[in-house]
Amino acid sequence: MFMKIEALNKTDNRGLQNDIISKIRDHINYKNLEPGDKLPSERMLSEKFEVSRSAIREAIQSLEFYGILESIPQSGTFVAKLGVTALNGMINEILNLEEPDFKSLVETRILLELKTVRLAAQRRTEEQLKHMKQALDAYTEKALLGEDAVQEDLLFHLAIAKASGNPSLNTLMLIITPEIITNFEKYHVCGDDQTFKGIEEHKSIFEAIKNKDVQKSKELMKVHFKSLYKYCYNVDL
Amino acid sequence: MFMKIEALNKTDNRGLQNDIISKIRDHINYKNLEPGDKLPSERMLSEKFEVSRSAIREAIQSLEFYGILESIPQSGTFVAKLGVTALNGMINEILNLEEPDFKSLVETRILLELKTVRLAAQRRTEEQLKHMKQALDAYTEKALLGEDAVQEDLLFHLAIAKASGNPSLNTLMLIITPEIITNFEKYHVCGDDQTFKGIEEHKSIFEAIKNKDVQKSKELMKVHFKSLYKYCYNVDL
DNA sequence: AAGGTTAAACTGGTTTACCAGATTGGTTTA
DNA sequence: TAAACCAATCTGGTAAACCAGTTTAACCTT
Repeated sequence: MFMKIEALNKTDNRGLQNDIISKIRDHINYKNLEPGDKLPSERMLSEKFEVSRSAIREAIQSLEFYGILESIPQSGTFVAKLGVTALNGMINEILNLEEPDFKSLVETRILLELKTVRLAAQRRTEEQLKHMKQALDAYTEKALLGEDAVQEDLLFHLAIAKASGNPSLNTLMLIITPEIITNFEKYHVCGDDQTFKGIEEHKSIFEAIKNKDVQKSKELMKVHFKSLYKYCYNVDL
Repeated sequence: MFMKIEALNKTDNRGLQNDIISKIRDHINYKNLEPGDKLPSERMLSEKFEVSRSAIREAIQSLEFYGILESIPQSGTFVAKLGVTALNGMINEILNLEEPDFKSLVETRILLELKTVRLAAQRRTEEQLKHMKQALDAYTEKALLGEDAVQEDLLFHLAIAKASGNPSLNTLMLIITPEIITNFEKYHVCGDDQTFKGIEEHKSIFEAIKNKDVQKSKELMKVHFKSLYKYCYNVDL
């Protein structure tokens, strides 16, 4: 499906897959396929491109993830209701996608979280509040023991994203968070001094969401990330 | 040929896949697999869960996309360097993901674009500027002819995202944009009156990025989306 | 008994064969 | 003539066999 920020970059596969994707694009252009038209069958394509049908299927799945193609069982694979221009542009962008670096991930996460926390403060239900409280308690308990609480930290933030009531934002958060976490672990970003400060910050963020104080929740999250960002890069945000 | 591209049978497939994913999660918990540990082979899992190996592979690919698993050829599938807690939390979130609705997509797009335009104004290279100009010209030309220029509109915005110099943001934009576009087409959101206003707005945004006027670029983008949002929902942003 | 060697087994990936439902075009029927 | 029907065909999906590295462990050598 995606694809895929992480799953694509198996350097082995990516070369071949990108090759197939560009060939599919070329075919669509050559045959002047219009939105909604049917692509040749997987068998035909695999013969035409002289690659295995599996490889074709994989490439199609990637393009399905971006909403460019759609496979319908026992019927065929269809190009989305995008025009040829948009389709070409999108495929080219996808083929030229750079691998996200840690800094851009953090930058994106901060952006997303400043939004999710505001939306959560506006829209959170009682049940979502309860869920956030549980995540907060789990985090606090672990942090107070002096143990590494990166995971519980993450889950608290994901609980906020969930409470934002925006499935799209929630999905994007889920996509980038694991990469952030693994990088955190890799570079040992989080220091012990951050842990205790984190407890207070998390608690205050939770309170702001509970009180539906939109502005305050955002400010607190900003502060929360400010110290983190500074710790990572030795520069102010 | 008027084929309907609707994802109906996906529900069936997704149900099975989610079922397998939760079983994998349960297995990891039951066996107390730690970060970096190896999952049973695909054959074992397919036998254990009584599903086809293809289905297992598909589920694993999904989890790979979210960075939770990693398959290594001729070796095995390994759980990411996330702790058990984070892993459980993430999988549960993934299983409970809601399908994004149009409004949440627009909300997310506005958020992302207000950021990409600011970053583009800061970081754009001359080459990226040239790329944006091309997209802008293509849009203007088509819009002036009174034709539907949704695709060219989209490509201009994607060019901005590219110029933001943030691959992560760029990827997220590519993920949500097609869905937005198809919804636009479906609901016929864009009116003709919007087109000519759009030309001026796009041009002024481009100029702001060219002049590296960060604040102005953001303000202009805000206005650009304001009218759009208002048009969509009959409410102010 | 320890270390090196090798072959059998096990792995994810790939190819091949098969399946059930959708499509299609010719035939039948009103 | 046109609508209805039906079987041959074509489709993506699925299952099973096969492949090429990797891992493992038994075996031989020292």
